[in-house]
Amino acid sequence: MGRAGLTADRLAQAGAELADELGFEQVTVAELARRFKVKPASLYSHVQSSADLKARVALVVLAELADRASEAVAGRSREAALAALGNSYRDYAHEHPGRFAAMQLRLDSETAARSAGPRHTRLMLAILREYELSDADQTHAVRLLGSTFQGYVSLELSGSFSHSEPSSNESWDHIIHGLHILLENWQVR
Amino acid sequence: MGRAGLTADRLAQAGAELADELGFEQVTVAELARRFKVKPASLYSHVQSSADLKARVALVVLAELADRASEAVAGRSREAALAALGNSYRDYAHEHPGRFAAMQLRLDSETAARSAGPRHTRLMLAILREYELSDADQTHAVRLLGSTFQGYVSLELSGSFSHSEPSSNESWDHIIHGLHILLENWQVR
DNA sequence: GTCAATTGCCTGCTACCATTAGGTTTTGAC
DNA sequence: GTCAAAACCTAATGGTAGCAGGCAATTGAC
Repeated sequence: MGRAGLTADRLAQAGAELADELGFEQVTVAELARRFKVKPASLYSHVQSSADLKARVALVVLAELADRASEAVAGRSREAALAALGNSYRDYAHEHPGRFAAMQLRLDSETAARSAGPRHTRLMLAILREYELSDADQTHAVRLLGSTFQGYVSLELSGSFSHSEPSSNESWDHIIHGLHILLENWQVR
Repeated sequence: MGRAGLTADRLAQAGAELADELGFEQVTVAELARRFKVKPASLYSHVQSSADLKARVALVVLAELADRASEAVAGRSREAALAALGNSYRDYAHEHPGRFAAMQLRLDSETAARSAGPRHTRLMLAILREYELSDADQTHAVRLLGSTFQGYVSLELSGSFSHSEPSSNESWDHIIHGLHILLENWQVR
C-alpha cells in the first residue's frame, strides 16, 4: 500500500487548511486522518496529541502572518507602516478566519518563545522607533497596537460590527489614523 | 427519588462556575450532569444541545458584566468613567477567566441581539457623549474602546505581557490615559 | 382525597473522537 | 539481497454528544 508521506509539518499545514474550511474546532486528529486516507492512530507517530497538533497549526499560522506583515511594512514608515501592518493582520484574518482562530490558541510560554510571536514584536518596535518614544513607552505602545488590532479583528469576525452604521472599513481607517495621532503625541503628555 | 431541580438558568449559572473552575472548554453536558448528580440525558429537557448550553453561559456572563460595568461607571465622567469601565472589564476577566472565555463565544446574530451586548454599547456611548464627537465618530470610538479592552485583556490572560518589563498594570494605565487623550482630540483632526 | 396530565429524570443505544499497545509492511542504506 | 528503522495498521479502552422511549413523582382540577 502506498504511503501518505506524513510529517509533522505537512499535518500542521493541512490542519491550517482544514481550519479555514471547517473552522478551527474541527481540526481534529480523526478528520485529518481522513484527509490523508490514513487511520487516526497513524498520526501519533508525528504528533504527540490533539493539543500538540493544534499548537503546531498555530505556529504555522504565526509564521505565515509574520512573513506577510514584514513584506507589507517594508519600505514604509510612520502612518503608512502602521496601516500596512494593521491591514496585513486584518486582511489575513478575513481571508483565513480558521487560521486566525488558530492564532488565538494559548501556547505555553516556551512554545510561545519559539514561535514567530517575537518577530511580530520586533516588527512593531521597528515601526515605533520612528515615533521617538522612551523604551518603556515603546513597550506600552506595542501592547496597545497588538491589543487593538487583535481585538478589532476578533470582534469584527464575530459579527459585532456588522449590524450598525457606519461600515467597519470606515471605523478601521479612523482607528488606524487615531493610533498614529496618539503615537505622535505620546511623549508630549 | 428526589429531584435535582434543573432549569435552564440554573444550568447556565452552574456552567459559569464550572468555567471558572476548570476552563470554559470543560463546560460539558457530561460534567454538568455529574455536578447535579444526574444523567447527561436529563439536561436535554432544559437545554437543546451542548452549544445551546454554552451560549446560555455566555449570556449569563454578558449580563453579569454589564451590571458590574454600569455600577462602576455610575457617578463618574470622562477619564474617570473610561478607567472605571475598562477596569471593570479587566478586573472581571482576572477574577473570572473562565467566564471571560465564555464571553468570547460567537453568538448567532439574533442571540447576540437579545444579549446584554447592546447594554454594553449604550454604556460606552453614554461615556463618549461627554467627549462631543459626531455620531459617526461615536461609533468609531465605541469600536476602538471595545477592541482595545477586549484585545488587551485577552492577550494579557494568554500571558503575552507577563515575560517583559514594564508591568502589565503600568501599560494598562498608560493605555487608558492614551485613549482619553485620543478621544479629547478626536474631532480636531 | 382521587385521578389524570404533565414534568423530571432514567435506561439504553448510536456514533464520534482521543489515545495506547503492539503488530506488520515498506523503504532505504549497505 | 539483508536488515533495521520508519510508516502505517489492527484492536481495544474510555470519554462525550445526543436521541428515543419509559416510568415515576408532582401538580392541579374536581
